[in-house]
Amino acid sequence: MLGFPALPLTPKPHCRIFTNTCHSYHNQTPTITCSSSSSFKPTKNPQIQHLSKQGHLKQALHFLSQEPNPSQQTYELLLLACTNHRSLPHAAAVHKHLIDDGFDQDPFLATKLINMYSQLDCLDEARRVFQKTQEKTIFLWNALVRALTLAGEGAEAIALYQEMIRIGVACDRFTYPHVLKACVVSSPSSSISVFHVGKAIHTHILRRGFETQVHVATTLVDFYSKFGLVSYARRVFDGMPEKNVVSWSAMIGCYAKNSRPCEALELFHEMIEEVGDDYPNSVTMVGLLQACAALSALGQGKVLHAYSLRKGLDSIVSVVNALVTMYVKCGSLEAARQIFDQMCRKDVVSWNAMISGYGIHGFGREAIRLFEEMMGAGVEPNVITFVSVLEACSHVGLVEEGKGLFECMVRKYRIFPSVEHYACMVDLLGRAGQLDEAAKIIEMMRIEPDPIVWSSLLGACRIHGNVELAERASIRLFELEPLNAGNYVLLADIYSEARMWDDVDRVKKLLEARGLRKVPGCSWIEVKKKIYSFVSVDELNPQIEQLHALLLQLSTEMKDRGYVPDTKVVLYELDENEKERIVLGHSEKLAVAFGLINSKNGETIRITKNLRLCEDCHTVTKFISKFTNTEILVRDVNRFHHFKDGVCSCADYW
DNA sequence: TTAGGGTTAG
Repeated sequence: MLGFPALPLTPKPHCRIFTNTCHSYHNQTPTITCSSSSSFKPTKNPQIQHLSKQGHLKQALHFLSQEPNPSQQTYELLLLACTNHRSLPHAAAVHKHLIDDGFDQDPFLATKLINMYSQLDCLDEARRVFQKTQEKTIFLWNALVRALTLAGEGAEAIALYQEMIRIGVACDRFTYPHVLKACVVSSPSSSISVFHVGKAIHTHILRRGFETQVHVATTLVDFYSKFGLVSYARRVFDGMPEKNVVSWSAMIGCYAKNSRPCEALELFHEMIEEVGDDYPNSVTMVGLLQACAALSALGQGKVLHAYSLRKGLDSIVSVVNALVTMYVKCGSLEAARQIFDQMCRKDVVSWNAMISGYGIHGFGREAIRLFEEMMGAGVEPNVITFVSVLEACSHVGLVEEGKGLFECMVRKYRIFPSVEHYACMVDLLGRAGQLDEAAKIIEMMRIEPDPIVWSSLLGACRIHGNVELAERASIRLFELEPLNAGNYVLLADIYSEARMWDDVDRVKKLLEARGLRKVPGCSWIEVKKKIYSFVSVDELNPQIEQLHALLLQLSTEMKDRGYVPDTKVVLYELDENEKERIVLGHSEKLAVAFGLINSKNGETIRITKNLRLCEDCHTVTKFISKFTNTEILVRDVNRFHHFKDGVCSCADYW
């Protein structure tokens, strides 16, 4: 085994700087207690109990009005019934009764009221109950922090936590998970301060000795995972004296989501050794399947599929959705479709996974057909459905269809286009050569275009050699992402194609001056359930001589048939032979050669690459597929290329 | 009385 691929990091969730909203939670001096004062529990009214459980809220309320002395427990039951049946009018009626019966200052019932209003999406009512209750127990504080976090009011949840600290409320192990989640909830766009708040909370947790508490520590693992800080997450995980399936799954998920799929699979083996084979559950499985999908590890994915069947996890929708995605990303679209068709219950995620699968495999029309089938089945599409189907159109140049879907998204489904949708449209029009229209989309955007939108335009400029527009897009990109080397490389490629060597040099110097380096190309292949990875200069590979010899032989054969190596991606001033040597050593070519040598005759070779496939590799792989009569499936950073008989499924449109 | 990990896109 030659080592695992070094994958680029996925974008980290950004944080947003927020100003403290400074809500005042006290209209009077607070009374702070740490436990409920209710120890006496009178019995429940059996009729009300029965009716509440059956959901006959109206009749239960009728009996309540006739009950001379309703107990705290009776109210607790009624509030639970209102929550379960999601009935706000009944909830308000019970609340009114409760006040009339003198329970309005009962902190136990106040906590239940906050939980109920939170679940019924009445945050204002929850706030009001909190403010009016004088005896503010820790349950009451925690309930409001939770309600605010669940409602996405992260900044306010953090402000409430800070208020707790300020006035000396002793936070407990239930407070921290909520407030840590608030740090992530409150950062849908970007800000670094939310992360710092979480770090400060971690310090507080350490000071109070809660880091070893399993729920708190697991939330910390997840918190660091969401900010891409895998080593921090691992440190917390390793420090846990007690680990359970949730903590293991959180750490496995952390690796899977942060481009460390090999570690996710390794940790799974550690988990099995430490806790036994019965332990992994559906959430563990989802993380592992994501790891296999990231690696395109079809063999290992199949093993996990069999494992899921054995453990009865295959009836859980999230697991099946993850299986569909795993097969899609491992290049086995037929297996994905078979699983999708056999699903007893499909949710929106299942449909999205399959639509997106058709898209990245270059089956745009099938993606649209499945989208229409989804509409016919009455499944409500979401923002991701449209990103998936628009992407599918973009991969094959279905411009009119894409425009129609974009319009239908807004008009029929009232989905306001996000930057991702605009980026899809820019990509769709730009790839198809309608660069002015693509630029117009950006001008007309009602939201600020982000780097994804500009890089879609820059990518399209590269395909169509539009230097002027590329320069305009680059100016914005360099402002927004000054440290993204990929943007500089893309612009240098465009100049190189236009033979504007001075400008190539200028961009290269800019790259160097900023201390940035081009992300090295890396390709990998799974052979007999092991992953073998390659970088362009791979002297460590024991078969390297053999791989080079085979590639040289194939290259000679190709040249005899008129092949001229395309070396424009080499941005250094070297003689043509040296450039040819570099291009021939590209990681995907090495991986293809390795596949030819080490795979069985007639077996499809499956390669994955961390960057976009270069034109020369595309040409050479087409030739190899014909010359060796081998099917070669390459997944690059954007899509699949299926090479067979000298033709690629992308029809050279990518 | 309250608490932790999850599927789809880019």
